[in-house]
Amino acid sequence: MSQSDTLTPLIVDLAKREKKHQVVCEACALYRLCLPLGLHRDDLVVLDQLVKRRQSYKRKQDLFTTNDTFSALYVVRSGSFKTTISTSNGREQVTGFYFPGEFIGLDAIHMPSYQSNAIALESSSVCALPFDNLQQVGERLPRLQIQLLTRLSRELAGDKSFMLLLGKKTAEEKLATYLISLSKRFQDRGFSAQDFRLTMSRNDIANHLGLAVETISRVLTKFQGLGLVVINGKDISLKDITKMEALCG
Amino acid sequence: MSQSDTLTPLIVDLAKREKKHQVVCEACALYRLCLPLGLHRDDLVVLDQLVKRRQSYKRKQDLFTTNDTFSALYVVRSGSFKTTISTSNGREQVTGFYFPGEFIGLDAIHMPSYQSNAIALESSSVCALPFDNLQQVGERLPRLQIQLLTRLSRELAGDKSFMLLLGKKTAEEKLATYLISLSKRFQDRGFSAQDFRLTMSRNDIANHLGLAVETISRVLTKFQGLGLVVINGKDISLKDITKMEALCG
DNA sequence: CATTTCTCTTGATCTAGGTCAATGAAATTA
DNA sequence: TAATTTCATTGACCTAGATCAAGAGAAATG
Repeated sequence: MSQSDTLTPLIVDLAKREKKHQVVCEACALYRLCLPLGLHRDDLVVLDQLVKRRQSYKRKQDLFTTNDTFSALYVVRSGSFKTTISTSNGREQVTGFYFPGEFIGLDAIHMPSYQSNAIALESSSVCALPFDNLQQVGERLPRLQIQLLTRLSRELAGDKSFMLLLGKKTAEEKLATYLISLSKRFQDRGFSAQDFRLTMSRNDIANHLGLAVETISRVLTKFQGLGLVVINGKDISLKDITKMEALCG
Repeated sequence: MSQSDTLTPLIVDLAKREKKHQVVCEACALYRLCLPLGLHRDDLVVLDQLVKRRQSYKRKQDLFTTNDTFSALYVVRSGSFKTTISTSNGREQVTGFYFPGEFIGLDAIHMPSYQSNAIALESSSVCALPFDNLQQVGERLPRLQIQLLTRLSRELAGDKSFMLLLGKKTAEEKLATYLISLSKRFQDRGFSAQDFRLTMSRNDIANHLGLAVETISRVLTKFQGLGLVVINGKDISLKDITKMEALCG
């Protein structure tokens, strides 16, 4: 519905571009960060036709939910998402936050259905890479597979170091590590490493880091007292990144 | 050195088998659990030649260490391994335990060097899948790549639910979840789901679960008091798996 | 634009599990 | 097989961070 609305003009646009030997992905602002990087021109044309662009989601809207049929991988185009999983008795863990150029759904590739919930934190959009036939796509685009393997591996490595955070770090170290990680990711995306907006709630941050909301508040207040950050609601400014890095443990 | 010692006769063996259109992997006891599953006959012959078999490691010996050049993925053939990562100031997190048929090193695929340390918990052996040219291997064996993608995705999903454990579960739930997870893995490997040996130390378990050794001891003692388990040093017997599953939260 | 509902902050109190200490049991080494 | 070292268990005590409570902003909703 909202999907086909936004998609129709793009398919036309896509056809036009192809005549001119242009490729939509090449024109995308995320090109440098996204999947196509490293693909050859021919591959890119194929990829370009596979991808469903610019599906929009508003704040709190689900991209997918645990047990939904696995149909596609998603790349964030704009905005941000969180993913969560739950215990049978209802406790929930925020397993990650996702920003433009990052993949959502990689943990479901082998499965008939998604393994987590993905929810928009603000008005956001994604590109969908349909995966009804992984085998076929893979044989057609081996380099795409290598890209996926790389992405998956990188996320795995990230999750391993997140285990170190959850298992071994103090509240202050956890929050410092989290802020530095956000800062780096924003910088990679061409935004300020110093000033950014926390699109997720304090509750989401707390949950993700294995802490209580109150602890997040207290530590942020403490960091502000130390002159490490200036906080204004959801906006944060890192005043001494070096010192903050030293606090990561 | 010890590697080529054990390898030489196997290469001869390999050549012999190939003349008879046999493939070493097919004869392996782990065949059902391991990588080749889903590969076609032709692929299997190629894979078979790539794999370096039966490298042996003794207790506490490193398979690799953080920053070693990434050269191969490993599949456990026998025994068991743990992987760890560390903070700059020396705190260590056990990020996983690996049993026969499981992959080690998947988090390093995109990297020039390994991202963690892998250490044998007992006398163990592995098959190595050299990865000096992922691109080339991938184009030659697209189905192998799909297998890898699947493995990686599965490990990622496992790590996400481990985050739930680390972030949201109590000491009892953590240990119950861990024991049930081991039980399932042993069962998948054709061993008893009820009686098995904890090849890792209490310290390793505690570290992995984000707890203190003393807590592991206390909870195990409590579980034994409840008649849920019988413990004899490193041997454990799950006396009521259903009840234990209910404790996982 | 008023109201209801979330979200954030701060303070007071509590507790799960950590730390410290001592002892015993295994395993390793000599 | 004794000696040394490492590993596991148990008890006593302590603390980081959770929980509870209350109020103040924001922001969604009618």
